[in-house]
Amino acid sequence: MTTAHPTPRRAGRPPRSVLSKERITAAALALIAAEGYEGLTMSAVARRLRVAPSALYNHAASKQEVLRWVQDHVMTMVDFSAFAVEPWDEAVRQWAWSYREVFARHAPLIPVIAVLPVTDAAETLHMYEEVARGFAAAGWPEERIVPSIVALESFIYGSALDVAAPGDIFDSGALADDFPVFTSAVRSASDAAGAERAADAAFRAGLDGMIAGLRQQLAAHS
Amino acid sequence: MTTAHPTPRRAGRPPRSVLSKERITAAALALIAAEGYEGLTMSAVARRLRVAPSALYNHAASKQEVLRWVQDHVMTMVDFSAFAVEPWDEAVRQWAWSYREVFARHAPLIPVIAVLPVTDAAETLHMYEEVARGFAAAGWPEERIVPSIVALESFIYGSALDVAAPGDIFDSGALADDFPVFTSAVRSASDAAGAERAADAAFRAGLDGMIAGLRQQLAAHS
DNA sequence: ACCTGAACACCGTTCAAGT
DNA sequence: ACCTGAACACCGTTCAAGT
Repeated sequence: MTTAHPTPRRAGRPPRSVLSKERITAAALALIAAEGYEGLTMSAVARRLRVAPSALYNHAASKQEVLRWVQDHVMTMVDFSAFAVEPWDEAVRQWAWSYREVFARHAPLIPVIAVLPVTDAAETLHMYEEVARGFAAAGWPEERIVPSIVALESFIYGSALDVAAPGDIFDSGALADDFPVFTSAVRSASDAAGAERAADAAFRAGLDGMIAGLRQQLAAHS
Repeated sequence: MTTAHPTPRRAGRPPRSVLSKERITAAALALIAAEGYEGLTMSAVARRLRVAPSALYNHAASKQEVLRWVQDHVMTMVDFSAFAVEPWDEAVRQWAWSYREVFARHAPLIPVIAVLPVTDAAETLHMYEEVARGFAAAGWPEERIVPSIVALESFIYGSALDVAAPGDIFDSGALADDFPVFTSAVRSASDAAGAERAADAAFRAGLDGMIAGLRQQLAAHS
């Protein structure tokens, strides 16, 4: 009695439709891996699934919704495991470096995330739950946890965008003579950085600074 | 002898062409003010200047170049005057708040800036020159100035994106029961924030933290 | 319920033709 | 040198028609 009846969809039975949230998300991720975000069009997703573009709209309300699914999956690539084993400072540091690295490769998602309610994004919520748990265990007063996480995330997102910047982004070119202090500081920083990429040096300085500063706020409160 | 000769363009004589970098930039800014960035299309800019869209391409290589011009102008709205009069901590704080406020209203420029070489962006360089001067005057070692500025900017850009976030961005909805620690922390933070917007509370916490942390790094180096 | 095919209302950009 | 008008190669999305 488990077969042959046409329409009724039962729990546990996969839909016979070729399309689904999962398959669309997987196709989008494969496309991004192969061609980057410029290649992510509704037509390209449809082509990969051997379906007409308009068919996608039976499952996703818009391309924006597909991006939301992609974002929630990308969040699973962020490593927050340190919160379970390391002290707060070190856990934040490891989480933040992982978070930045993942979103540097998915920079076009960053403007999307900013406006994106977390509702129904289960993987994203999973990460927040663990991070919040880590903060609480380290003695943070409950009402300071979310603002601190948001501040760290803002820094991480901004830094992820910065990774995409060309190495000579601060080359003042023909106008160098008009801005001597800045021009000299740029050269001095790039000399000092050595092999380390400029974006990495800035991220390290900012992250260490913010962690120290937040810890100081925590100490002042207790 | 100053008239009537057809083609040769002399210094100090404005081109008789209706189009120029300045007029295109002004039209783009007016359009953004009136309709936001969704309204900023090459066609709309052309319409405002009573010209065919293709005419713009005699002056700008691409829409991306127009955005670069807009970005450089928007930078003039950032108030960095405090570096000339206030101590370093306070100057950074005032500059950062102004910077974030300006780019919160121009959020679509943020992904553009990240990849944008500063070459030929005179106004942007002007700001960097004054900020770098302020850092140097406060005793920062030259090679630490640029990484610190970049770190602050990354935080500012990420926070500017966060301003656009809806107030209920952290509403975990139907999944709230699965993520109790985070859900409770979100409520606790919004209760504590009172009238202050969540984004402002996070920015204040992060900025104060980063300033304190950077100052600590500075003290350790001297 | 879900898919196809055609169409719509846009984009940014190119280019021959004019002056 | 600079502008027009037409065209190109796309977008995301809608919708009637089929099964």
